[in-house]
Amino acid sequence: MRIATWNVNSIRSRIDRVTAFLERHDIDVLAIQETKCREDQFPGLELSAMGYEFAHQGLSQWNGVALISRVGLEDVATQFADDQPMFGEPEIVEARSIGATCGGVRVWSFYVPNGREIGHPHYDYKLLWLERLRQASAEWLAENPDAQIALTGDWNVAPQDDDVWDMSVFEGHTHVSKPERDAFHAIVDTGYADVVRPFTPGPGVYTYWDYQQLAFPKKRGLRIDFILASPALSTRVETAWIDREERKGKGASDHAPVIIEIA
DNA sequence: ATGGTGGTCCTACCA
Repeated sequence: MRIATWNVNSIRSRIDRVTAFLERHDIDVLAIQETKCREDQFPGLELSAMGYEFAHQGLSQWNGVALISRVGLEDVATQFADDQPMFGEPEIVEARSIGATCGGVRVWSFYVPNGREIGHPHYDYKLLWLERLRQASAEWLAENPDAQIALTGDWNVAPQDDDVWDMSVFEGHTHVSKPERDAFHAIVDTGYADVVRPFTPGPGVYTYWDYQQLAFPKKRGLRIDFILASPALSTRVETAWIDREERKGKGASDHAPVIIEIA
């Protein structure tokens, strides 16, 4: 079974690339982020025609997450916890998480808040969001240590210096600060392993390249998209890769898909 | 190649 995660940066402008990606890599479950549309705008017909079910959480033109599966899609949840942090005016639980059981694996699609600037309210929101996610994901494992769980998505954190094209450029910026990295590693320490990194060692291996300043051809990227797997799921991972080709050409998302193959 | 972002919606905001 193949599970992938991809920040598509608008599903409506990228639906043809999404369907081509599903075919090209023979994907069973795809978690997407930044759909940037409401429920009624989601282009589901193309997916249904290919034999995929989908569940989408989209409240406005911002954020938005979805799961696309051809191996079942059960027990859909649009929050990882009852006390999921809120943001905005008025405050709402934004469309940043959706989970479902697909082919026996509990798959989550997360779009972690960006943080904007260190000290910005959005930065505090980001840290709180990751801490709540750590609590929730720890509880899932406490309930069932053998649970098959995949925490996937755009984490908006580059956990290691190797995950950044030039650390000096990111001094004092979000994505690399110690509190953000600590929050990410706290989830790993709970028992969820980065199952992609062993198959895609750095340095110079990224999942995101800014649209500006020719970042992609200049190899100026970040590794911020991850698949974290529970212990029982980790042992099933046979290989993993980043589809860097998907970042090429006209009409690409600024993120590349990340894929795992499990036994 | 001597340039230089792209998505939302239409005016800034977000990344």
